[in-house]
Parts: sequence; structure tokens; C-alpha cells
Amino acid sequence: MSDSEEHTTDGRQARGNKRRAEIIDATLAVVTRDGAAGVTHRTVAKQAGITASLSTYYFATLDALLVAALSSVADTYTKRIRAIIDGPDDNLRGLAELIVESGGPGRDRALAERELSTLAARRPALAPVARHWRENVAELAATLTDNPQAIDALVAASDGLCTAILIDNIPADTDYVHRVLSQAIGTRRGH
Amino acid sequence: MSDSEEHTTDGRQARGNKRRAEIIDATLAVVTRDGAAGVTHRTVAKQAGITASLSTYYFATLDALLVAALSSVADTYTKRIRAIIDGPDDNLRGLAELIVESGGPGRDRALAERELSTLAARRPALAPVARHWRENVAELAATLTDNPQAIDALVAASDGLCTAILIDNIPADTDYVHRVLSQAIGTRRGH
DNA sequence: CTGATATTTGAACGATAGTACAACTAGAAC
DNA sequence: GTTCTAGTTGTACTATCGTTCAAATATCAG
Repeated sequence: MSDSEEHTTDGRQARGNKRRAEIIDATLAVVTRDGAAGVTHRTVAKQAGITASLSTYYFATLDALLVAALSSVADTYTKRIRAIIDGPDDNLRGLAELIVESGGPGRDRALAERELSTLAARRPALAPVARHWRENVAELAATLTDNPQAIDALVAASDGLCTAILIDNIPADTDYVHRVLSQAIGTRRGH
Repeated sequence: MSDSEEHTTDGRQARGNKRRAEIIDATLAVVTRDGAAGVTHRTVAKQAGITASLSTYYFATLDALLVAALSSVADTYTKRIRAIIDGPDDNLRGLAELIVESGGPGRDRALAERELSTLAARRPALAPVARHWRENVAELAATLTDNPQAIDALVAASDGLCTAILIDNIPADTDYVHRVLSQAIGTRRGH
């Protein structure tokens, strides 16, 4: 935020944006705890420590709220994956670390992303947002290989690994996840 | 059903089981249309052409109904995958065909399975059921390779591919899916 | 036939939801 | 200061929900 913006911005706009973000955070907390089905204006308001009227003031319909919250998760992932791609470290390992976060600090994010793609399966309008994650992972994969099948396999495996971690089907262990990803993309052969 | 069972079975039991199955089918239809969140005794009853009281008679709580419906999907997948393993054809291709069904005749089933695993991420009691799919696919993979990473990569990729098909991110095409699976398991090298 | 049991139906309760709306407060511009 | 606009609050409506319960009907066994 440049200085010029700071002096000309209506303070109420900033307040509104901050409040909007708080509501979205609260929504994601509710999604994590109760699933997308648990998101109501009242549950979110309570979680955010505000009145339900405020929630409806900022998000006119429950639908708008849900879409905004879930879309914000897609944005977060985009940023994270971009950072991995642009960073100095091994992209595949970075991806493995991101996936492993699904079992820890990134659990709410992973759950929300999952709710989004599940919702998108029934709501074509949401599909583009849901595809972001895949597109981002595909972009990262393209830095590792130019084989289309390998790229697609890595994208699919990444998704499946997140789910497996969410349901405690596999260990949230970076080395393990890295090995599976390597297998999928073809840089590791078991025998 | 053997003859002896037919002569000794209380007709009311059969009626009840049939009704129970109808209600579960209606539930899955509602899941497909509106998601798990759309499942209420009333919506299911309407879908099944019965009264809501009947729905609550057979499934005492909404939770019991949801769990039963989603679990039945896991059973269906188990049977299908078992049939592929036991069948005469190529297991990997059979798996590809099963995955491709997610975009067509098996869409409701795939959606329900997805709702189940999403629910299971928040409900540890459901996790064992949600893991069935994975365990079944892993068993099928074990007929193709004994490399643990390859097995895990195939399981993860299968899951991810189903999702991608559900959100129209990839073509529901058997050859394509088969190629990606082959890549993941390591039987195909791009170059 | 009677008594037991399974199935079916409808009414109703308390709770919660989405949403609408009006009044009030706060911030900004002139 | 006044006027406009954004933010905040509380009330209330209609609708739906999960669940409970009792009555009626159908099926089965003796």
C-alpha cells in the first residue's frame, strides 16, 4: 500500500475490507469444524464475534459468503504454489511439504479446498475456481517435466495425497509424500 | 437366496429391507443433486415418494441415514473393484474404466464417495469406511506391482482423477485415464 | 380367532435458518 | 454545521428442520 493510497482511501473502506476478511476467516474455521454444511450466517457471526446482521451486510446471501470463503482458499494456494515455483528450493519437495501441511497447520485450508471442489462438482460456475489448484500444481509440474502424462499423474496424485492425509490414511511425512510424488512423475523407479 | 430362506423369512423383513434400500437410493440421488447438505428426512422422503415418518422409522436419525447411504457406496465400490481383480481383463484398464464412470453412469456414486471421504475428514468414526476405497484400489495395484511407492502413487492418482473428472477438468476418456495411471504406477515412461 | 410385531401415517413441538427491514451510529465530504 | 454514505444492531417474518409420539393398518405366529 503506497502512501498516496493511504491518504486518499476512505477509512470506512479499509474497515469494511478488514471486516470482510474476518468474516471469511471465521467461515473457514466453521468449515473446518463442521463442514460447509455448518456454515450459516449465525454460526459464522458467532465464530467471528459479530452479529448475524453484519454477516449478511457484507455477504448478501449465504451462497455469496461460502463462495467468497472457498475462493479465498484457492487464492491462498495459488500464492503458496507460486512461491514454491519462484523459490530457490526443490519444487517437488516444496509441493510435498505443502501437501503434508494438510495434516497440520494447513488442515483447515485443505478441508476448505476439498469442500470447494466437492461443491464445484455440482456447480459448474465454481469449477473454474476449483481448477485453480490443479492448474497451479500442473504449472509446478511443468518445471520438472514436459511429459504430459507425468504432469497429469502428479496433479492427480497430489490431490489424492491431500485427501489421504485428511482421513489419516497415510502419514503426514514429507519424505514419504516426496517419494510418492517422485514415483508419480517418474523420477523414481522402485525396481 | 435359497429356497429354505424363502419359505421361512418373515415377509415383513423383506419388505423392510426393500424399503430401506429404496430410501438409500433416494438419499444418493439427493446427494448427487444437492450434496450431503441437502439430505434431510423430508427431501429424501420426497425423492423416494414416501412420508418423512417412514424415513425416520427406518433410519432413526439423519446421521444414521447419511452414514448408511454413504457406506453403501463404499460397498458398491468394493464389489466393483473385486470384480475387476477377479476378472479376466487387464486390471489397470478396468480401474481406468471405473474411474471414467465418474463422469457418466457412476457420477452419483463418485459424488457420494467424495462426500463420504470429506465427511470422514471430520468424523474419525467414518474414516474406516472412507478408507475402503483406497484399500481396494491398493489391493488392485498390488496385482500389478509390489513396489509400495507405485501402489501408493496409483491410489492417490486414482482419487485425484475421479475428482478431476467430477469437475470437468480432464476428459472422461478411458485411454487417457489409462495412460495417466500407467505413468503413476511406472509401467509407462514418456521418454 | 387373538396377541404380538412390523409398517405406515400424520400431527405437532421446539429449534434454527435465510432473509428483510428499520433505526441508529460513525465516518467522510462540502 | 449539514448531508451523504458506510457500518452496526436488533427485531421479526416465513419456512424448514430433526425429532417425538400416538393411532391406524398390515403381517405373522400360535
